[in-house]
Amino acid sequence: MATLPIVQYEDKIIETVENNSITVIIGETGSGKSTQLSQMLHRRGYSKIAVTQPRRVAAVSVSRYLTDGVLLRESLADPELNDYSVIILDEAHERSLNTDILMGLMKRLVKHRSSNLKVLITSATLDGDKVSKFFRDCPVLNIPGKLYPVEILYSKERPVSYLDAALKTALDIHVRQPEGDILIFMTGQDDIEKLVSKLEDKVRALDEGSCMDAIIIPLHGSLPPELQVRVFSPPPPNCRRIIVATNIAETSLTVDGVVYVIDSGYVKQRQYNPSSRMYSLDVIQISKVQANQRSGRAGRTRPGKCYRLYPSQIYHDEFLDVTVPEIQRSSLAGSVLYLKSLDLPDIDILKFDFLDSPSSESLQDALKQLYLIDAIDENGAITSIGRKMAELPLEPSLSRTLMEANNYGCITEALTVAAMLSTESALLPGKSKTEKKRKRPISSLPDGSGLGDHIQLLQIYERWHQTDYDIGWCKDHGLQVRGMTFARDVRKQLSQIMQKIAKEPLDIKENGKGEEFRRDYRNLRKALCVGYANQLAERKMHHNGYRTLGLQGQVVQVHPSSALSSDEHGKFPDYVVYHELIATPRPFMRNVCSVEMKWVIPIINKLNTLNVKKLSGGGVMDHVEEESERSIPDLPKKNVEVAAATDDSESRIQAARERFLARKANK
DNA sequence: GAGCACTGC
Repeated sequence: MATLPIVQYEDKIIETVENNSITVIIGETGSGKSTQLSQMLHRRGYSKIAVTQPRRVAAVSVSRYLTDGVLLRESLADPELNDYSVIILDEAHERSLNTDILMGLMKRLVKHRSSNLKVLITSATLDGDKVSKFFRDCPVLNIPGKLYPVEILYSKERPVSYLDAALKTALDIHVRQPEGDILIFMTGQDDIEKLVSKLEDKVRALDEGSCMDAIIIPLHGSLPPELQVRVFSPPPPNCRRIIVATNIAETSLTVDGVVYVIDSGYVKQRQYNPSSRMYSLDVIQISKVQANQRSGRAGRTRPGKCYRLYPSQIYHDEFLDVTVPEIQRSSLAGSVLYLKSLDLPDIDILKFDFLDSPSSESLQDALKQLYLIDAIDENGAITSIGRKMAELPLEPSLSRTLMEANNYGCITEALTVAAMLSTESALLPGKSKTEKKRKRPISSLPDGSGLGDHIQLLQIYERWHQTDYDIGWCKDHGLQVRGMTFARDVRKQLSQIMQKIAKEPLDIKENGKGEEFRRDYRNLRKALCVGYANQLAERKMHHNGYRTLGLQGQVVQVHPSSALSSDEHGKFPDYVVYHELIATPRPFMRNVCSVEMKWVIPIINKLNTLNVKKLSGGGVMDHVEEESERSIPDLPKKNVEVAAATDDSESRIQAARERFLARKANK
């Protein structure tokens, strides 16, 4: 095996690490740097090395490989991370949410920790200087990769359709260029399927013997693993592979034999808008780092070529240098709760030293959400419930639901719901526009008893449990095996953590009684209502649209895929909680659960007491505008008490509700 | 009555 270039730099690296607490190492992915680094440090007497990555990778003997998330969890139990003398943050250029938080923590830790700590940060090119500046001008070492040169070819102008441009370019390469596989970067399953079918038609139409054969291979995350691994088998002789992929082939999967890369210049990216609390999935231009990562895929085995379907001027002028870090496009409730739970002295969360700070709006949004679910008090201090919630690797709403479910005796069910929601999108099979109808009707699965998606997810899992976790059953019902087994693993882990948090042993059964019919799931739904106090919506008076409670009160619809059913008048329930808001051309609530008005009232009262200034540390924020939560129903106190005190008298509640709606209508 | 990049604990 050829010597990896990094070894030539061993002395220099060791010298730098010995003289500095933090070192940035810049090297192309595939330079073998993370494994080599830990081995070389080990040789020089450093033991207790942690290597963390955004994704799971196979373990390497001399060091602990961890994910960023695992190291964050460990730092909860041991804030000084005394188990480690060296921490290597690998692939920092990917800027995952957890990597960014770790970088902030590392900066503090090297200053505060009593015993010596060495931190190495490895990153691809372009953003090294910035990282160095963040760590007080720490040294930067450049390690050349073992990549072969890649010739970059730009288009003269932006194509009208990058799908057609990719098609034409791929055929051109196939007919004219010497052997070597082609890797095409597209944005999603839909694009990929269209391009694959066009390519198949065109390749079939080529004159026999005019050029070599070609096989077209789609590659994206929702393909079952057995189809994904196809890219690892080499092509038959005299045959070229054309792989049409999402950015899964940018970092997660390395395809050997690629000599030509075609880069559409686009990627699909999920973003969070803190002012509307909505997620959207948008097609956006890639960054320069991503473009170079993509072209690098052509030079792994021999010199290659990268065809960029955009002009060089666009690359230089329009592409961002680096991908917008996840921390600037996610909801931060979980991260803020995590940081609060660390009890960092002299640190205001809003002033936490991030490499790239999230907006103050986003941080305030997180604080408001945490307050509504009792994780922090009105002064922004973490509560005892919040402390327990932070132990769970879940979104705060789900952690809070688990806490509450524990009191209501439905922890068994709540664990299942939390686990199923963690895998959520991976659950149902990818079904694209080009694909035909589902093989098996979804109706053969439980329907959530009309109460919504959380309940349906629970019932599906319970049904699966009854089959003794039969893989065949998943396949028969169109459920992704990967998603279901992941849910099972998560559930197991969550129940272990819950057992640890609770002082007394919990009554967690492996599953519910399975009598899903006639169950009204009241306790579970009540727990969900408390957990999702920040994600509540009220149905509008005369139709099935909803208005979210809090903030500007967005008008949203129940997502058409929902299991929630309407009553005999075609009406949805008056109140629901939702797992997330998604901004497609129309805004939808995805994963909803029916809740009752009398559970909602205390939450509305709490919404009325919300004071952002106090939450964010009493005027520490310089530019906080007086925020009004005006769309919160201004329920007169008298009515609230009447309704809350009334037990199950539906008519009284109805009366209170009518007064409440009338008041809203007058505003 | 619409749509799902990626990962993962």
